[in-house]
Amino acid sequence: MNDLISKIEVLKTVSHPVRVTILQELSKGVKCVSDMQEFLDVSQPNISQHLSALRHANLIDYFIDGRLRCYFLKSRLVAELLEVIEKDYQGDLPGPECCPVTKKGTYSGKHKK
Amino acid sequence: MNDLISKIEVLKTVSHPVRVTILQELSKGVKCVSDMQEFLDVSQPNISQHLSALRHANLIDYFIDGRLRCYFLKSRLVAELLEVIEKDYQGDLPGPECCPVTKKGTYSGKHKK
DNA sequence: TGCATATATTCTAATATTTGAATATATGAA
DNA sequence: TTCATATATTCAAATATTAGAATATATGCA
Repeated sequence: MNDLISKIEVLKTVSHPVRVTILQELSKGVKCVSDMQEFLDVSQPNISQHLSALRHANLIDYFIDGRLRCYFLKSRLVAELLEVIEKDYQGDLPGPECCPVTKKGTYSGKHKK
Repeated sequence: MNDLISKIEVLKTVSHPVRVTILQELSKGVKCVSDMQEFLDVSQPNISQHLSALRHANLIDYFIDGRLRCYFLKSRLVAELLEVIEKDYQGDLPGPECCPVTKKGTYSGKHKK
């Protein structure tokens, strides 16, 4: 599960507002589904579908406490992704030295005729 | 562009094998499209479509050198995402102390009756 | 046992993404 | 100018994702 393709699958699974929110909350601690209904503004079946996607992607797991399903975060990669998207970013990367952005310049790579 | 929704859009745009590969190469330096044809196993128009998506998402930009379009990486968020997916990850996060994984246990959150 | 609570599953319609095919544009060189 | 090279755009078909509706399951409690 350390190959690039698997990691891109993880990215893809994470890339949804509801799922990011779930994962963010789980990164703070165990939550059961009815807790999630409090901070998510979508239907219970829909939450369940997203949880199912996250489970199948092996990003979360749960234990059972009576009729509660207590979910928690499992993936280290996801934990790091969350940290990255929670930071804030000022401005763009510096452009290449050779030339100004979206203007003419001289290509610094080698190129066949 | 620092709100969560915009960042999730970035995640989504990045989450494609061809686009990740393009971005990884650009993170190493400027590349023109015909350079990309060497490491990508897809058609030229398809590369162009992915570049267009990355441009519209404001993740890359380019300068023009004669008939070459020289692309470079622009987004700090993407640069950090790439670092995260390039690392490798051993094992899962430790489960919650209260109870074993996918087994019964007692929920540590508060829950209404 | 029967009921209410907590959660999951299945199906479907709407929508979005992806790719290939065809074609267009722009530039440098002959 | 004309041609070849480098790259982009448009369209359509195939496929995937998403959300809602309806329904199912499992558990604790009366």
